[in-house]
Amino acid sequence: MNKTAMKCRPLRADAVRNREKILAAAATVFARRGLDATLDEVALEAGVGVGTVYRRFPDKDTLIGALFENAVDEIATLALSAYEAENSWDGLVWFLEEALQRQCANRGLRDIVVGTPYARERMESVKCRIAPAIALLIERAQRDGYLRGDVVGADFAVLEMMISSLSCMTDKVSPDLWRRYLTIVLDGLVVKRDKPTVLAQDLDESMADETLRMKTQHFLRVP
Amino acid sequence: MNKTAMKCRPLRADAVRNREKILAAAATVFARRGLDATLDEVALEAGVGVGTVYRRFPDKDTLIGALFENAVDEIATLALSAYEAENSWDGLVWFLEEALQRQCANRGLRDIVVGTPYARERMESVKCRIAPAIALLIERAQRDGYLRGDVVGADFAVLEMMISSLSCMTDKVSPDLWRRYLTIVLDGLVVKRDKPTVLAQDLDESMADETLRMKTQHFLRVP
DNA sequence: GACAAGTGGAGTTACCTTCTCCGTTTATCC
DNA sequence: GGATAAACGGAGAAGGTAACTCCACTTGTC
Repeated sequence: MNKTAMKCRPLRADAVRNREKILAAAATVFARRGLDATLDEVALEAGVGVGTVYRRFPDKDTLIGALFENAVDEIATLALSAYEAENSWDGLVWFLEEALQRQCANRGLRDIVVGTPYARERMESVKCRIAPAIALLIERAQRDGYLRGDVVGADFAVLEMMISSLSCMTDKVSPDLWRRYLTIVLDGLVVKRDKPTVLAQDLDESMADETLRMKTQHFLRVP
Repeated sequence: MNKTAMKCRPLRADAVRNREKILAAAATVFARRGLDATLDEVALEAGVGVGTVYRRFPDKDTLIGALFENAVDEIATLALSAYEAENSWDGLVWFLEEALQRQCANRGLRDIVVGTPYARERMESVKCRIAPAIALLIERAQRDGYLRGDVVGADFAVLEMMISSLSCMTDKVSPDLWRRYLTIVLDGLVVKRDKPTVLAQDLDESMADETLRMKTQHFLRVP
């Protein structure tokens, strides 16, 4: 009697296309400008009217939810994957780098993780899943003698916020600058070291002394 | 003929009192809430009407200027004083701690240093004075073998922004938490060390493991 | 006690964001 | 190819915030 189309007929073909355009545009706009971005901006980017956006997604919150459901989960998963690494320090570094990379490249994601108005409860559940995973990473790295003994799980969350909010200030000018300060922080966390701290994507060239001097000074507009 | 009262007669006594009240209130309000605070809030704190605030200071910008002229200079001066320290590393640490303490305790000052809308040009001149002073500090600390060789002046400005923006997130819950992350950063910057990095005001007790765990977790609202 | 100086705070202006409404366009089905 | 309901666009309503003004009233001063 009732097919799978319980809720009346399916979307018209053009409506489906527009829905995709809206999601893609929203991803772009929120990544670039954070959750403050207007749905008018999303509509513009998508090349549709605001009305169309609001017909597909009843409000801004729903759209944000649809977009970031996965991205946030993904970060929680990273912490678990990091535990697979043979070397516990490498696992920790890898986790921080991966998590930060996502947050620094996506201001909307950062807003959620840091807890801007729109987010809050959205993070609660993730925190609960992520916290134990990080605790494991820390415990192992401390047992292996890599990580300072006085570090606790919440420190990592704080350090992540710290670096991603830094990146918010610098990313217009130099989107990779945060990596430099992550290495400095890591050097402050490590006890013994087999080899110097090097990020997977540490671009020796672009992080070279002279380039950095230019980038940072450009950022600060120091003459 | 014309006395010193070139610009007509002096302020009435009650007006002078109110001017002082306004300045004091503005200092309190901007320190607590940053430069976003309304002049209505300032008026409320001062116990006067908004109209009174606007008669004394033609616009918000002028009031901010009157308040922060000195505070910003002071930070520039700190860098010079730090050069007086016998030990070059201690000088650097002292400078960072003092500068950050001011920024973290005063959100308005931070807004100016970090470059929120209202500030911008206000900082330009200070940067020019502060940059050479920091360069001297760095050069000496590197010559003495304390400071990593790849660090440049702008790094300090970036690290300062990084930590003070962290403190913006945490200061409601735990106004001293930033100190912990400053020590971590310092440990990431140091090469050799005569003694462990300890801040002048490092409160052993309040920064103890258990207290930190509570503070940080409370900040993050992790169950 | 006259009166300019000073005051308070409701109100004006300007702007911004979220979301709605409706006249017009377009896909779909016969 | 024409009828029809779905979808569209975007002006603008609704609701908010912040900077600043204006004027009837109060107060210090000479």
